Amino acid sequence: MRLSKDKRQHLLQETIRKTPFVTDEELAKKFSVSIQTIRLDRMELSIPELRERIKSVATNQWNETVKALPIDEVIGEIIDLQLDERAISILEIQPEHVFSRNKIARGHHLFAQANSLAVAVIDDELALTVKANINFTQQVKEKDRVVAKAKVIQEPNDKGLTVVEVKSYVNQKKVFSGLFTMYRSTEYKGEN
Amino acid sequence: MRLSKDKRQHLLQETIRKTPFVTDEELAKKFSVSIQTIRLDRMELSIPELRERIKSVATNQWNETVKALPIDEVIGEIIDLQLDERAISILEIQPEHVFSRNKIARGHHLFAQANSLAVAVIDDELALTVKANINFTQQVKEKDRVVAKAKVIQEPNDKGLTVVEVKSYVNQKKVFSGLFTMYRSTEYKGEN
DNA sequence: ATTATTTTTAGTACCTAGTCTTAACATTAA
DNA sequence: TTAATGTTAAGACTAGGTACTAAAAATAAT
Repeated sequence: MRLSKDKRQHLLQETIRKTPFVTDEELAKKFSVSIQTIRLDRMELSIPELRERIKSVATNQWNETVKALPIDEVIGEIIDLQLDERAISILEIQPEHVFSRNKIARGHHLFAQANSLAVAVIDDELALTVKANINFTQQVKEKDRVVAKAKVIQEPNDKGLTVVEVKSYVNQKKVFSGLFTMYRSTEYKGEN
Repeated sequence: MRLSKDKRQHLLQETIRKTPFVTDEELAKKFSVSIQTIRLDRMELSIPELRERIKSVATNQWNETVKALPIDEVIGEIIDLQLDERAISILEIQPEHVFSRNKIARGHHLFAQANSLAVAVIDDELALTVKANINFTQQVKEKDRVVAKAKVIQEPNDKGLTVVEVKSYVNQKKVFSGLFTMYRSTEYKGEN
């Protein structure tokens, strides 16, 4: 049974909204009208052609993935920070953090979170990692929320070195630990 | 100046990975070759045509097709690889790798390069970092080319653990060194 | 230097999924 | 019946390709 123009156009709009990758030919068959009718309908409804629709879907998603590229100064979100004492950050493991094969987080992301937290906790303009001793104690999977806790465990000495201990957890289970020896540019003099 | 076929194809792949919406015509102009050459290149590299690329971006399959070829799996460019023996990669420090204040490379990028090289040198489907002992011996600045050299220094034992030593250099000067204890899924049996 | 091989360019026919235009029908309403 | 609206068809054109054949140009091998 053939639909009225009104109903057909309404359904057409709905169909394309739901399945934007449908061709005019498929729509023509679906509504038992000619391709030309579908094209007139699209024109009246200002619905772009298939390729344009695909492209717009692609660019929307592309923009999002491209936007997600710039690297932050701190990996993960800092939720607590007591300069020269302790700091906590949370990193939620996203698809881009894991091996595609097995969804296990790549080690350097855990390291990056811990390292940047160690940098952040140092109350200095310039803090650099000199040495690190780290352990990956458990695999971290996609969607895990990694809580990294940094603790300054040694008062800065005259050489400008500070030791920061970072332990990372997923659901209270330790997944990573590291001892970071940090260099600070200006020696610690207790000023602000 | 015209590039060699090798370099052109390498750059082509990189260009399409970065800007998948580029047409053959634009690529032909960019590399000063004919459209046919671009098409032969794409064929040899198994890169699908523009519309298929757009479609795959739209359906979010892009990561599986071209983007995540070998490039994103390894930080830096691998220039030598002898499985279970040694590997070398080069990472050029870009603005996104450095602290904005002082243009010094953030430690985790050097770690990422070394760690992913350690993963790559292991001849196994699944290689994970269990432990790492690392040293940052010199500051690395923007535009530095960091050459990381990995060496498997211990034959895999029955626990599925392998130790990889990675040393990174800028202009022959050591900037980073690390000892990575790697876990491999299947025990090494000397086959193949 | 002269083959041989690889690489590049050119040209043709064909494809999809459209566009835009004109024209012929079909259906419905006054 | 005529006019308006709706539908279908036909033709010419487009982008961005594929697939194939063939020739020219550059490079390597003997």
